[in-house]
Amino acid sequence: MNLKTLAEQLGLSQTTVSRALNGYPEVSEATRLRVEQAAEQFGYRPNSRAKGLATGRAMMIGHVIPTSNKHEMVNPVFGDFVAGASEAYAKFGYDMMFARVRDGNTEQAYRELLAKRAVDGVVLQGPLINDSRIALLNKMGLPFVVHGRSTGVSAPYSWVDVNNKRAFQRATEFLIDLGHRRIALLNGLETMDFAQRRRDGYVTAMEDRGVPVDPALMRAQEMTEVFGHQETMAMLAMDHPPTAILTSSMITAIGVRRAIEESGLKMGRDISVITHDDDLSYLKNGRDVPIFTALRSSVRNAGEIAAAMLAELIDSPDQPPMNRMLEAELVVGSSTAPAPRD
Amino acid sequence: MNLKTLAEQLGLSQTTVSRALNGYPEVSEATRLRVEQAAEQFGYRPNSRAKGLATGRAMMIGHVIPTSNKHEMVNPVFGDFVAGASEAYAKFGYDMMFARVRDGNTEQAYRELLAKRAVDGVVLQGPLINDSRIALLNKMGLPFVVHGRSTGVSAPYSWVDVNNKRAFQRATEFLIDLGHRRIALLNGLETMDFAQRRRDGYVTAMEDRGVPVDPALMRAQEMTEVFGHQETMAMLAMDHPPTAILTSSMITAIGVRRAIEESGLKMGRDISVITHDDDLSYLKNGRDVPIFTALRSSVRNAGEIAAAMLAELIDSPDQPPMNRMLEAELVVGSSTAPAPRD
DNA sequence: TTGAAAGCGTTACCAT
DNA sequence: ATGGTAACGCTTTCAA
Repeated sequence: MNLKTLAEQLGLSQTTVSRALNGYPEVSEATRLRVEQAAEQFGYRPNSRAKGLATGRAMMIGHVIPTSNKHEMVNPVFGDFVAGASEAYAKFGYDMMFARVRDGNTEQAYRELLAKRAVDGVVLQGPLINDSRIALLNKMGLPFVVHGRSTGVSAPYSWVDVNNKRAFQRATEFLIDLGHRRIALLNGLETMDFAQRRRDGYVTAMEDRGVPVDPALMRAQEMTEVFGHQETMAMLAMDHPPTAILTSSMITAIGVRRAIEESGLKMGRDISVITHDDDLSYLKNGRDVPIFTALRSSVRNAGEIAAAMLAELIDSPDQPPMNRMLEAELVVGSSTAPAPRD
Repeated sequence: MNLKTLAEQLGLSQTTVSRALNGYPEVSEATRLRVEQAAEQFGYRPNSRAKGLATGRAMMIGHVIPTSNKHEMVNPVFGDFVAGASEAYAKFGYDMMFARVRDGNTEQAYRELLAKRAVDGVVLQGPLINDSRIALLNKMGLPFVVHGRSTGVSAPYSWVDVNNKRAFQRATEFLIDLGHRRIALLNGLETMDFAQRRRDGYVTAMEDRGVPVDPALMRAQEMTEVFGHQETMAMLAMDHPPTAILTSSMITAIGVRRAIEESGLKMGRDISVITHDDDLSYLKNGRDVPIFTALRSSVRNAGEIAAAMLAELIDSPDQPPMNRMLEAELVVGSSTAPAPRD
């Protein structure tokens, strides 16, 4: 069913039917009602490609997802961000498309999206330190919102971010206050902006409290299970192994925990683990909880906010950039993060 | 830059330029080269909406993702499936769009996708037992591939699935052979087809080996951390707690492990845990490994295969349905899955 | 309040 | 081997 046949059915012109369906004021209430009912009855939906061609709007948002060529896996929180975003898109009538990029040349991906007129705007995922894509998107005039920020970029841009520095600073302080001094940091790749901020929070806490920072306890890689497992094994074999491990991703944490099990150590007695990226809201019921922070749910939230921002930016492109910082929730307790044994 | 201005630049007609760019044979090599170079130079890409309108092909695949209204989180393996699929789509020139559906009325989502002519085909995610969407899609004539299968649907359809029954059967047998008799199953929602198959594998193994099946040890819910934590706590409080837990999702397993830690039990001594959905390939290096099976990586693989199937189905719609079963890899060892202590 | 017709950027048919 | 033109399904301008 297309507009033409629908109009014929109704004995009206395409123009009138189109106007009725798109809420133009100059059509009589009677015909509007008649048209709407007929459209409903025939299950008419405007052809999105034709509509896009006529209006110059794709009603589509692009998400470009860089995946490393080494590890093909996708960060699980990605799904949560998308879930949040799609919620907001639905509200504004947008659809959502994805372009995955193998080895990281995402610039080209944005260029093509724009050249093909496939999208009205994009979300920039996984910003690096001093990310050149931001300047590129600004130059192209393609509306965008960054999920995260990019240290070193001076031009203004819209972003939604979680306060990574603060979350890691607080977690580190928490461990130090319990008496830990040898605290390991298993961080994400430090070319990623979020990883840099997390490291920053960790280092700041250590220095503030006068605890020496040992480079041997700071390791950064893609956040896989393998990484968590391997580095934990290596650190446990050191002369002075860490008494606590602060890890950047729930996936890495799985590897960490496996390594601890394998080594015959007991979690919470021999060693403490704090995991970021994890939803522990269910552990908050008044009793001591294992720990910790920052939450898949807040990522979902970020997705929703980013999408809403983008919708606004598309409607009025000359608006100044919008920013929004979300605080990670820190859930603390002592059952698996006790003081070190001696 | 559009076709018209590109043609003007070249002093050729739109027709010729279009033909040159789309690999039609009736254009001379000389002009083809000239056209291609100019297109490259000007960064010309055909407007995807115009092209779609003219060809009747959207060059777009739809993925409809049902998320529960209770837990807004998205299953992490979803990202892996998508990563695999996008790889294949790229090869065939398709883009990929998403429609998330809140409370599970995905039928309407498919209807709209087709009515809007937004997609050339869809991937059906998360099939239920006797899933009505399969009949619907067949009736609509929209090409589709199911990720998973649907017990009770008799009409033929294309699918890619992991052998869930076999994976859980083997894992259960493995535990039984170690001497376990009280083995808990933390399953996904049993309206989901995959959960039914996993349960089936578990029960089959128990019955084959003559081990009584205790309904109190079989629990099924959405695969959250909360679920894993809560049910593990409950079962550990039983008069005869399980000596091993078989769990359906790596997320659930996190909750399980937390509950075990909280209870002061030692993993691998007091209790054993086997996790599905987990990538443990890194643990296979000849030594005893914690365990187990089935792999985010095989989900990624499934995505790639499903996408390729779909591309073929779209090209020749009268083809008979294609099916593909993937075997989950079972990685076994004894370090955290020893015999029960007495 | 309604309708005719041009236009969006392609492809594909029919000529030449 | 190349070009003119209709057609894809919609919105929007202009007229009535």
